[in-house]
Order: sequence, then structure tokens, then C-alpha cells
Amino acid sequence: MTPHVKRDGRTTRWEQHRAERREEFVLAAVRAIDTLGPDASVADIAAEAGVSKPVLYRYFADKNELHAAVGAWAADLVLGRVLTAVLAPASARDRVTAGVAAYLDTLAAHPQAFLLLSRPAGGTDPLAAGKDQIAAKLTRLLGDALRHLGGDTGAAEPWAHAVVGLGTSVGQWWLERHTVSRSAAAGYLSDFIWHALSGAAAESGVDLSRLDAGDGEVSPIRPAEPR
Amino acid sequence: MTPHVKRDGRTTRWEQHRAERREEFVLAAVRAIDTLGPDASVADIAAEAGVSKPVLYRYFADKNELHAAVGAWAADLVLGRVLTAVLAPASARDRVTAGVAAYLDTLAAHPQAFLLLSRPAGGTDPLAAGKDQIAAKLTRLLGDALRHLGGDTGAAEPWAHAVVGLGTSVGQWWLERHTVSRSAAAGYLSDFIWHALSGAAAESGVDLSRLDAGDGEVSPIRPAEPR
DNA sequence: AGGTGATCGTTACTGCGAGTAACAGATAAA
DNA sequence: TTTATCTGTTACTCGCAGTAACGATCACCT
Repeated sequence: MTPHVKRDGRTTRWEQHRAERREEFVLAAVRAIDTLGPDASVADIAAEAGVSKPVLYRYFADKNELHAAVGAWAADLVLGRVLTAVLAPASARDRVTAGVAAYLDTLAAHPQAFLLLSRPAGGTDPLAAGKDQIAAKLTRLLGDALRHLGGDTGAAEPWAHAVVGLGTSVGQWWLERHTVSRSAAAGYLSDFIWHALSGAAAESGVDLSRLDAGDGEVSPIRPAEPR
Repeated sequence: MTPHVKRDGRTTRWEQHRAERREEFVLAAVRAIDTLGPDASVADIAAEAGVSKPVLYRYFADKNELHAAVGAWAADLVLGRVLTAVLAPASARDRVTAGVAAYLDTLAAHPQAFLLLSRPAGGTDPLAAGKDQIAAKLTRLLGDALRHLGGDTGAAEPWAHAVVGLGTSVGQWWLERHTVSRSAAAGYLSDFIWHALSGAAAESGVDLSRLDAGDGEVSPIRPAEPR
């Protein structure tokens, strides 16, 4: 891990700076997308950041990578908010409800960005990245819970993807046509998720509603692990 | 509704033919996408159909419309298969299971096309069309069931979107990494959906497992209503 | 028979947006 | 002072969506 070829101070001194600028460009992209919609061109984003295209391309190999970074940013945002809500001490059901509420709040703050989030893989890899990131976290969460309760841990991954897909789909629907209030949407959504999980638990003889917070079924929040 | 301007035989005689050719082009698009992946260009599709681009553009205003048509085609396919499974006479739970199995079978037959299906809206309207079509059908189905059972019919639409999103997300996950067998995936998926629905029903005092087929909670399959 | 209105199809273009080349200045480590 | 790496620019290439313009065919109509 020590310097490989040359690596004198002239090489290394920029590294922190690079990370900061990259982050700055991601935020500019989010701003541009919030304003211009998810089809904002690279030139638009560069303009929003106050630079010209080639500068952006020094930080991101192509548009997909930029989009992926935006996806990761959004995923961190939701994950952070939802996890703090879900891990708060309360009954299991209340925690689900709180998590869903936090989710919809976050969506409402950046509608355009989240519409982008729901446009995932062609065959290549546009920005499923964000969703996968969330799904991975959820998989661990569910897996731990299932193990703790003695259920079938194989269910963790499919269910995690189910919850993510369900969330993006309902979220998108709610963002596009606001036919119901946020709280109503949150209610329907959390009922659905709660019943799915607790019903499955009940079937293996576990009463989920007795599960309390801080129950060790989940690891603490970690600050956006590097990709 | 009688001829508006001129409409002699020379105008009308093509109408059936147009519909047939359009369908033919949709199938060619499906083939091209199955082969070349979801990023197949319009030229690729035209080549697959044995024509040149402008011909395609006589039938579809732009690429989105073509994609939307592919989405609609796929939606019809799944809807057809899933509905016949779901409407077959059996216990409610078995019907859910059968529906999910039919769904995964259909996915497996056209993986590429369905990966395309899950790449929906920018802000414009790429091919959310197909998903919306399914969601609409599901909304009616659930709405009728809820009304029949005296539940809150407002839940129908969010839940329909939840089921669609859940299905595409898990479907995509399963197509990309086949980490579990089809039947296992089907099991996890149908458990999830079944518990979500029956749990919600139970909460309003209804025992869903007593619901039998042909219960009038659903209208018969209709042959792909024109858009 | 001969004109007409619609299709069939082609090749060759425009135009936009992603990504690149090439070049010039700044700054701090060596 | 040289050197490595950043800063940034303008002006290009190139691929693909979509269009223009043209000619052929064939059944209907008069």
C-alpha cells in the first residue's frame, strides 16, 4: 500500500481536493436535475456547476457514472433518514411506519432526482447502483432479523428487493399524481409492508409485534461506505 | 362518425393492414431487443424487420412510442398469463402463488424485453406505459375485491403500484443473478404478497383465505384494450 | 383507360448530445 | 527553476434519432 511508482507530494496533495470537487459536481448535478428534469444534458450540468464539460469528464468517466454518483448520493440520503427512523426505540410496527414517513418526506424534497432514481438498468448499468446499495443494506437488516428470530434467511434478499421496488414504484406514483395526501400514502404503504413482514413471521411462529428497538437485529448506521 | 372529409375506398382499405404491420414491427423490436439488448438502436430494429428506418417512423412517432408499444406487448403477455392463473378456481392463496409462478415463467422467456420494461420514466414517458397498464388492471381488481369485502378502496391504487413495483424489482433481481431457483423465488414472492394482502384484510376483520374463485371480485379478461 | 390517393420503399441529409483532442495558465513540491 | 498535476478553455468527431425528397406500385374511382 506504500507508494507504488513515484507518488511524491505533487501527486498526493490533490487527493482530498479531488474528492471534494467530485462531491461538489454531484450536488450541481442534483440541482440541475431538480430544475431541468432527469434528462438534463451533461452540458447543462456543467453549466450549473460553472465549468465546461471536459472538467466534468475528468471526474466521471461518462454520463452513467455521473448518474450513478447521483444515485449513490440519493441512496445515502434516504438510507440515513430512514434508518434513523427505523432504529429509533418504538414498537416494531411504529418503526416501520416512521421509516415509511421518513422515506416519503425525503422524496418530496427532491422529486426530480428520485424520478431519475427509478430509471434503472438497461443492460449496462445506469444507476441501479443506488437501489442496489439500499437493497444490500436492507438485505443485511432483514437477514439479521430473520436469523435472530429463527426464520428462513434466504428470504432476506428477495424481500429486500421487494421492499425497494415497492418503495420506488409507489413513490413514483405518488410523486406523479398526488391523488392522496402524504400521510395517507404513508399509511397504505406501511400497512402493506408491515403485514407482509409480520405475516411471514407469524407463519414461522414468531410474533413480530413483540420485537422491540435496539434488539440487536441490526448493525449501527455507518457513514456511507466507499464504493 | 360517418366519413368526415373524403374517405373513399382508397383511404380505408389499408386500415387493417396497418394494424397488422405495426404488430409485426413490435415483434421485430422484441426480437432485436432479445438479441442485442435493450439499447438496440432504431436502425437495428428496422434491420431486424427487414426494412429501413423511415418505414418504422411511419408507424411510430419516435423511439419512445416504439418502446411503449413493446411495453404494452409485454404487459399484455404477462397480464394474460397471470390473470388466467389468478382467476382459476382455487383457494385465494393458491391463486396468488399460481399468479406469481406464471409471472416468473413469462419473465424467463423474454429476459431482455423485461429488463427493458423496468427502465421507466425519465420525465417524459419512455415505457412506463406497460407498467401503468398492469397497475391499472390490478387497481380495478383490488378495488373490486376491497369493495366486495367492505375494506378501504383507497388502498387499491397504492397497493397495485406496490405489487407492480415489487414484481419488477424482484423479477429484475432474479433475472440478473439467478441465486435462487425459480420456485424458491416464487415462494418468497408469493408469501410476501399474500401476507401483505391477507394481513391487511384481517385487520379490517375479513378472512381472505375464505375467498374463493369466481367470486365476482374481478371482471373477465379483455383482449388488450386499444390505447 | 387513365387519373388519383394511398401505401410501399429507398438513399441521403440535418441536428443534437456524448465524449475527445489539443492547448494554455496556475501553483506548489522537488 | 524545473516538473507534475491540477485548472480551464474552444473546437472538434462521431453515433444515433429523426426528416426530406423522391420514385414505384396497386387498387379504387370516374
